[in-house]
Amino acid sequence: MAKKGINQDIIQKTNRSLLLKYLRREGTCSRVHLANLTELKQATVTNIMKDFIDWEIVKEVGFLNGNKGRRSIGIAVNKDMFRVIGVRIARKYFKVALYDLTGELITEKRIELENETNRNASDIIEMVADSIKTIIIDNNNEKILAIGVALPGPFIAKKNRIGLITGTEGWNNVDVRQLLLERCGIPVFLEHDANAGAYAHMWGLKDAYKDEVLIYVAAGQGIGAGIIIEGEIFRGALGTSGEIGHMSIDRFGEKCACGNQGCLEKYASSTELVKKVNEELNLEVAVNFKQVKEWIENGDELCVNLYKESCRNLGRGIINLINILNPDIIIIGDEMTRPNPKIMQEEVSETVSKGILKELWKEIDLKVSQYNGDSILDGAAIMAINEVFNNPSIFLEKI
Amino acid sequence: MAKKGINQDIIQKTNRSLLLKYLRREGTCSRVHLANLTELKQATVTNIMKDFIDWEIVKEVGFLNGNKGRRSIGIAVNKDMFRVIGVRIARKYFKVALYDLTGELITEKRIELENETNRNASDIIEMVADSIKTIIIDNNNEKILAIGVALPGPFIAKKNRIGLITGTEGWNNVDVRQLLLERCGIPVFLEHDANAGAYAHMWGLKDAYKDEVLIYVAAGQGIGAGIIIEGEIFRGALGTSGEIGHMSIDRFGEKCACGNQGCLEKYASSTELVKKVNEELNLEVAVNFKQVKEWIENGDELCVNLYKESCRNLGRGIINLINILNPDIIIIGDEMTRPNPKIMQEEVSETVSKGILKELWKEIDLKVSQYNGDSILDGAAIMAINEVFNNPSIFLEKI
DNA sequence: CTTTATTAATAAATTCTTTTAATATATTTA
DNA sequence: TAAATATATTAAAAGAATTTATTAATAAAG
Repeated sequence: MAKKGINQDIIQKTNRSLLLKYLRREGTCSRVHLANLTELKQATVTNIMKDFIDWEIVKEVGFLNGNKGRRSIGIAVNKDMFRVIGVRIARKYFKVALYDLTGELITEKRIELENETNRNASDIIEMVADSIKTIIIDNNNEKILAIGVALPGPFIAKKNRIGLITGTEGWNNVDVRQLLLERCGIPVFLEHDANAGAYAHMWGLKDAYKDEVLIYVAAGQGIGAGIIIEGEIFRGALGTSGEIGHMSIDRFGEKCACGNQGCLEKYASSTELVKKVNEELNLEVAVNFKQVKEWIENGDELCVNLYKESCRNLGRGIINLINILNPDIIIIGDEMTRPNPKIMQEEVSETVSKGILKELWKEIDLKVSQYNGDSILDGAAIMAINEVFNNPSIFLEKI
Repeated sequence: MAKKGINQDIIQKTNRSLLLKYLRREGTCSRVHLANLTELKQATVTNIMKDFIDWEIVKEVGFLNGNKGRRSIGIAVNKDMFRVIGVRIARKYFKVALYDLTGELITEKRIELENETNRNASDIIEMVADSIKTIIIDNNNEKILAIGVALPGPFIAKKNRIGLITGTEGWNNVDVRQLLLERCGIPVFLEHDANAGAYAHMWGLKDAYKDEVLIYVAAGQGIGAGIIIEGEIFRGALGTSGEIGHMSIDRFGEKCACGNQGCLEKYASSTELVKKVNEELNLEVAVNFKQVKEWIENGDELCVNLYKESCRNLGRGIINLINILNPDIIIIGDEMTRPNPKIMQEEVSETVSKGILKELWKEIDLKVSQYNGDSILDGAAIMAINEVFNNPSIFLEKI
């Protein structure tokens, strides 16, 4: 979008968003504490919290024990007053889940799409909408403020129209937001899946928000990255940033459908790992990732070696990311970390530490995700919550 | 830096910076015109311009012809009221130049460092300071508001302390800003050279500032990139973003001093091009880039072919940049574009167009710089001007 | 030549922020 | 109990953009 003059709305939006992040992470704390964390003045915190309390999304919860002086009044997100829905649409399944306002998962449903190959995008969206309605009814028609949806990419995100441009057929230029909005009548927010994962990880960090650049690398069937700069998702010109799966690490490498050759996906995705295992074994019936994962877990030499190689290749991609973006934190997640996170951590660290300047390696925080749950699904919901706290109009009508 | 709450200062700083960018680009225009360009209200423009005019950095310049209605009052940057100094420190020379407040070059001096290999950083800074003093005296002691300095990288920029960490010896952890400030007594602003180049190019664009992401690729003896996001330089965690020269495009490629292998610099820098030419010719006395450039200009087949290969390799690096950052604009500049910009444009475009998704290629603006002058030197000065417009305290003391 | 519509710039009042400073409140400690 | 300390709130202030109204200048229409 055009870079235009800015006004006061942006101040408050930023400060509200920041206060929410801290308040949720702290669980229960005092206003003064929030003021210290955000470097806002106490009065500012009081003002914003007064709004939040009016809107019933924050509440006071008794007193906190202090050492000296007046006791603090504990405040916390009023997590059970409203709900949000998180949706993750993947290539072979989708999930719909209910969350409280702190981003805590309440209930989750997963629907397989393996046998639905003849369905087009709007059919699937219909299924998603039905699941949403069901989950709402099953939970006593609780008040839902928003729906956050995570989608696989790459996609063009301009003008709120999301068109998947590779992978699944029939998703080109589909206006997912509009279709879901029509069917559910609740505000819908879309996000690229890796971005959602990155956002969830940022929330989960112990001392988050102090970092300028966080990258979440989703290494699964494909490889994508979510890039967060100063607490905000970085999307690039068309919303396709973070397509690191199609970054080349080998100029003489294998051709890829994207036109490039030597794409990282060809060397570090689970799809390719499984392919290589099958090539080596040459069995009658090809094995799948689940099987390969088991073999790696059991220490099968061939599989472990191929896995290690994939990890090292991923490391080579991460070296490039570091040189270009100089992030504070890189978190590796998704399918490829699951067979053996320890090996992944070791191989990637080994590769990266050798491939970048010592001064950079000393400062960077590179780790395999230890996220408990589905960060992409959670991230979709969390982004919706963030929108809610910033756009009171969304739910003011509902009160 | 920590992500903290924000306040009104940021609003005005942003709006001032934006108005400056547009006003300088328009040359002379009306307040209404600026209001339209920035989407600020007329009254806001009037207010900010009133300040600028008070501080004598903007002036009214008669009337403009309109079609109907009241004539506009022309306003323009009061370019000759003050001056700024731009400095570019390169590995084998440095330049010091005087600029007016629109960023127009007035006079420039270049000092070679080829025979100064025994000098350390502070000696060189001493030389720079002397040149600055001389240029000021030679120009009737005009009022200098600030000094902008562009330096080669990579460097750690935290805490204003710039330490060059590769290349030239003796530059580790040198506080260039402080040293220059002590010697000149004028505010000093530092920037990585590729970032300065990017900034100058942004200023030079005809319809600039509407783009979210601009990347300037400085392909010279080394290869660096300046990344601009929403009109601001993106520096990353430590200030080393844009080190694309050490992005690997060949996982089996040649070892590099940085620890990585297959670094882009080994395939697309002028240093390597010259090396390859020398390897092929195996002459008694090795040729330098100037000679190679001449041969390319004259269409020597060997040199042209090697040059084309370098361009294609650069294209492969740019493909990676696009996949990761999804920029609106990429501008290629510096030494490597000079032998034959047309070939560079063709080879890079050819390579990139084949290596990214059609949907992305359609939207991206990829071009060889046609910048007239030294964008890195200019950029250093321009950034200083930007600081001046945002920090009136800098020069208010001088009035 | 006068009127009208149009455009530009400014001024005053308004609104919406955060911040400052003062005040009230509550708790510990001496 | 008094003093010190810490938290929270309130009212006023400060600073920003915006809205509304006003003044001014010009071209076009009649």
